[in-house]
Amino acid sequence: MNEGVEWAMHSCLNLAWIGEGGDGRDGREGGGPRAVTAARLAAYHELPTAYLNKQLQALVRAGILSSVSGPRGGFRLARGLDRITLMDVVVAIEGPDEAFRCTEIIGQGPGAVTTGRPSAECAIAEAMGRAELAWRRELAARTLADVRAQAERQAPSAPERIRRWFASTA
Amino acid sequence: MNEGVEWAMHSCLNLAWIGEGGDGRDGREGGGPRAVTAARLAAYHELPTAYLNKQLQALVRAGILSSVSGPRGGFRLARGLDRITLMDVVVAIEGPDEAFRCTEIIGQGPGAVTTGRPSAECAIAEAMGRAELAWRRELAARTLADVRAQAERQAPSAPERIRRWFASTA
DNA sequence: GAATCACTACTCGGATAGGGTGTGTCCGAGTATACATGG
DNA sequence: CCATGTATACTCGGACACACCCTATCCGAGTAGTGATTC
Repeated sequence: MNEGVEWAMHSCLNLAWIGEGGDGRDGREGGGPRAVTAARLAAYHELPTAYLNKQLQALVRAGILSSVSGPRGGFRLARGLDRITLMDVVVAIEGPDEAFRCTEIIGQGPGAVTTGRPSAECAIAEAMGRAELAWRRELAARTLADVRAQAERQAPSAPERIRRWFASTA
Repeated sequence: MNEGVEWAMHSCLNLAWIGEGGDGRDGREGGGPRAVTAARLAAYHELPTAYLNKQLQALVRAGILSSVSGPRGGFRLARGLDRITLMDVVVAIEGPDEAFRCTEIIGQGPGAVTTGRPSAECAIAEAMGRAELAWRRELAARTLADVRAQAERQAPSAPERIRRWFASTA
């Protein structure tokens, strides 16, 4: 799996924590002055700046983030964390294609069955699809808000620490 | 996902159907004379022979198939389909690594937390791992015997047709 | 003093190279068969 | 006729190229701020 998924999720969480900072804005839409640049988000985890920028662009295309160019520009959450599922992020980065793609080999070669809709007869694709559906359901059921709550439960000091770091070195 | 997974599963099912053929052997261990070559398994679905051979080797290493070299050689099921889960095949081909690997970026950079076991604190990795676990559970719960039963339910004529084809053109 | 305008600096956005993992192919190691040979 | 040894053909097994996608990077488009200029 593309590791940009992990970066994107961390960045979204960081954006949420930063957005709750001093000015009272919550980091969501509405012209809040605190748009965070890709460079700072990358610096926090020592990631390649330009590449993270590319991933964030994908999130913008998916409507998860909103971006603004120019000075004072950067990225902002387009909606609350409770409206962003892990599935949304994965689809935004990895694309909508499912991992197991049935190449319909059952419909090729001497053993071909020409009676329409061959995919419906492929029990293998059906079983693999069922497993992947379970994976997708699990991801779609969990929002970034849930993950954030879990993270704060495990490390209550993290939000304040992150806010501090992003506030300093302005 | 590696598409060799699909090939491997189809080949296993074909081996099982062929094994139940005329001589009364069930295709499992025990010196049954009907070992099927990679070339014939590949020809049935018009797949590249050498590459399918490579995948079948992986199944042998995983103990799913048993191989025999030389004339009259080929591949045979090492155990019954009811003892082969979809997870076994996936692991044999794809390897045991999980798709989402946590690169521990939370432990890098200025925001690093040096209090031991950082992975335990990564709520993202925990959530992704939970989803992947659901996927693995689903695959581990379904055996190739289940898939075969489903396939025969959808296309009752398939086993006989496959047996015929592999018996002919000897 | 206030408004206007050009300039500058900064950020995203998409287009452009490099590396690693699948994808596909090839030739050698090993063996059961068939045959020639000798008893 | 039967046993033995040898040659042979066939199959798996691992080593060798090719291609595609992920990774990483760079430069251009667009914009908010800044300062000078003018009324």
